[in-house]
Amino acid sequence: MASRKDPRPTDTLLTPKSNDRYQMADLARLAGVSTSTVSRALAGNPLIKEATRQKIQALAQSLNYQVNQSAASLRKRDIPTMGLVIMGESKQSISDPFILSLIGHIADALDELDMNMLLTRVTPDRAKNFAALYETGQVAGLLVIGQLTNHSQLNDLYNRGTPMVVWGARMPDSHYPVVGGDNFQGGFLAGQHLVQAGCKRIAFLGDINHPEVQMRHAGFVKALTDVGQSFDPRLYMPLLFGDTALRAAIGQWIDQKIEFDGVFATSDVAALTIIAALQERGLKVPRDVKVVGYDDIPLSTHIHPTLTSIRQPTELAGRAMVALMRQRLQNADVDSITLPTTLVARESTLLT
Amino acid sequence: MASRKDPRPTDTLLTPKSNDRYQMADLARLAGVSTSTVSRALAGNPLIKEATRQKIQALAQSLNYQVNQSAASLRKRDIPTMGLVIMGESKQSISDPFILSLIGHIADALDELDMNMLLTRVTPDRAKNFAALYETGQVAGLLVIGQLTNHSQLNDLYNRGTPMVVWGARMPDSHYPVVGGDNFQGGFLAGQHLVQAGCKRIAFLGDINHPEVQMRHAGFVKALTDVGQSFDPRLYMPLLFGDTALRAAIGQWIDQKIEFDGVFATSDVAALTIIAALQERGLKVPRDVKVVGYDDIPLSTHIHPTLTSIRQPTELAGRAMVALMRQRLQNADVDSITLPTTLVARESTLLT
DNA sequence: GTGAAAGCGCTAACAC
DNA sequence: GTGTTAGCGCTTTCAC
Repeated sequence: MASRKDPRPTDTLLTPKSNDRYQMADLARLAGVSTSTVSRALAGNPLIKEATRQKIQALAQSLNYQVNQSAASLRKRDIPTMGLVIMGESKQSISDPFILSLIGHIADALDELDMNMLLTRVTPDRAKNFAALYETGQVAGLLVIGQLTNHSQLNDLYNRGTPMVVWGARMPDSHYPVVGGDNFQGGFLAGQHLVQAGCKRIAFLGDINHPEVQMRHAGFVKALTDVGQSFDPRLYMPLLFGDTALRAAIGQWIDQKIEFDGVFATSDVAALTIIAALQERGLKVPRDVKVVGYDDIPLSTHIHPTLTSIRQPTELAGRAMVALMRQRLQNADVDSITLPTTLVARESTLLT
Repeated sequence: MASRKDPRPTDTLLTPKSNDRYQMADLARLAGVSTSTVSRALAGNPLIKEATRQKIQALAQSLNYQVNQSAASLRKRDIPTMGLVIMGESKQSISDPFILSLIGHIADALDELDMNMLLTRVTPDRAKNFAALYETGQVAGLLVIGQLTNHSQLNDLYNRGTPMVVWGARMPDSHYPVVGGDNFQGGFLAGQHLVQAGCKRIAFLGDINHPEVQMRHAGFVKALTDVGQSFDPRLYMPLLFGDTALRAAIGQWIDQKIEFDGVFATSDVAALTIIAALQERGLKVPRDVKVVGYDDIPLSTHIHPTLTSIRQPTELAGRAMVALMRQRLQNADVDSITLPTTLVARESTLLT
């Protein structure tokens, strides 16, 4: 067995599973310099002579040596990792393509800062202390997606000094910085578009206990009242994706002759589901019922009919969250950001 | 400004943004014991008197103190974090619900081991050195999803001693352990089912350069030849999700009168897309064309027609990957695992 | 049952 | 330009 100081086996047998690793002292010895020189060379410190640097870097490369992060973090008091917290009603909710797109863009933005991403999900049933990620020094800060009803918990955390940026809706008493789409505008655009498409009785699909959805509902109702329509509360359905109750509910509307000719769903996934439920009952989209979704997920253009939707700029969103976090980590004051939402018209609301 | 040793402000002003944190020495001082005692008390070491332990734990709680992981890791040579590497053709591919489900279950399994999950994506364009995650000591091992064409790179890594478990297809010369669905069986079941549903000319949708898809294709062709049917290579389409070429291709088949009455798509997302394309051209599913997808994503039951699909057990898969990794980290020998695939019949292949 | 002291692998004064 | 040295915050022998 090789000694700890020399991970390479002393016999001829290949022992790739050795847990020993090279460390700076090894490189220093092999290169005939001190560890300070190795440290500086690998960090690209200009104090080190070019030739020395190259030699050491080549050596490190050939040994697959990489600086131990725990040791470096401890010493530098610098953490190259960001925490990403996904709060969801259930484990399922991580599967919304919109969230995914957001995660992807956050990851891209972090990549550019050479930061890693530690992902954790928080569900109501298993409400783990995600702040521990920060308190244990594993991450430099927390990016939170989906504030849900944890608003006051988030406020507490932020007030306690946790660097934090949240995706969601700005609440009147939020202390923490929020990045979010303009939900009121999104709801308004959806309502306005359905009205202009000739809809007289429009259903609203989404849970207004969720802060973002509440804003969308407000914008949506505004669009109706602006043209003298009113919203029939019987056409409000707090749908969760995957809810089998949906088909039943649609069936009920039809059976009870509660008429409707438009639907605003607060997610594209919900919109797809309702379109299927309508088709099942023999109703045609957009002929009988027009549908507007939310998020503009890629799948929207790959179904039939293609789906009209409210687009949220996920790339901007991801970048903005990371940018705000960066400011916060530099102890700058940080404001919330509201991003514009736009309507993308497709077949599901076409005039027929 | 408070001194580093006492994070709490000495004046009356609340300064939540202080970067100072309590550390063990602080707790030790406040509790009137040594840091060894604090360390042991927090670790639940039975050597410590119950009363002392409780006092110290209460103190830690009240100060939101958590042990610094970098320091603990450095000392204990133990890393509470697992790396999850998503290899994708594009950034998009992280958005496949199947991958997501797998990620979710891996996260669950890691949670049970009190491990965190460091997520990183690797795309061909930005082929970063994901092994660095391990070599820098940031993660205890690497779980890799989507081996793609990086097979030999993975072999090298594993041979070099990197603890690694891969989701995908077992290759003849894989040295690394692989967890995967039984792709041959999956393909066979799909082919058999379509044949039994009366299909005579079945198209195959998926890129056989991908190892998993290749196996599915083999199983699929076997099912056809078993009953004396042959596969018309003109009905092979290496579709990527989001490919706008798809509609064009379908159109071409129809225009050129290349007949087909069944489609086996190697992902549900692809299946949804093709169903939309068929509907657009006025073809009915399942009346004119029957469709089988792959992965059995939740959305499959929420579209119209509901989608027949090959289910892969993602929960088992996630657990298996973590279990294998655990064995590997205990230096046990690790075998690959093939999980059963099953067919879930729904409306898209119903006899009409 | 608790404390003193050494050291995990690295970085950064400070010295030369 | 490079080496020496101290110390990041913790865990764990070893001593009592």
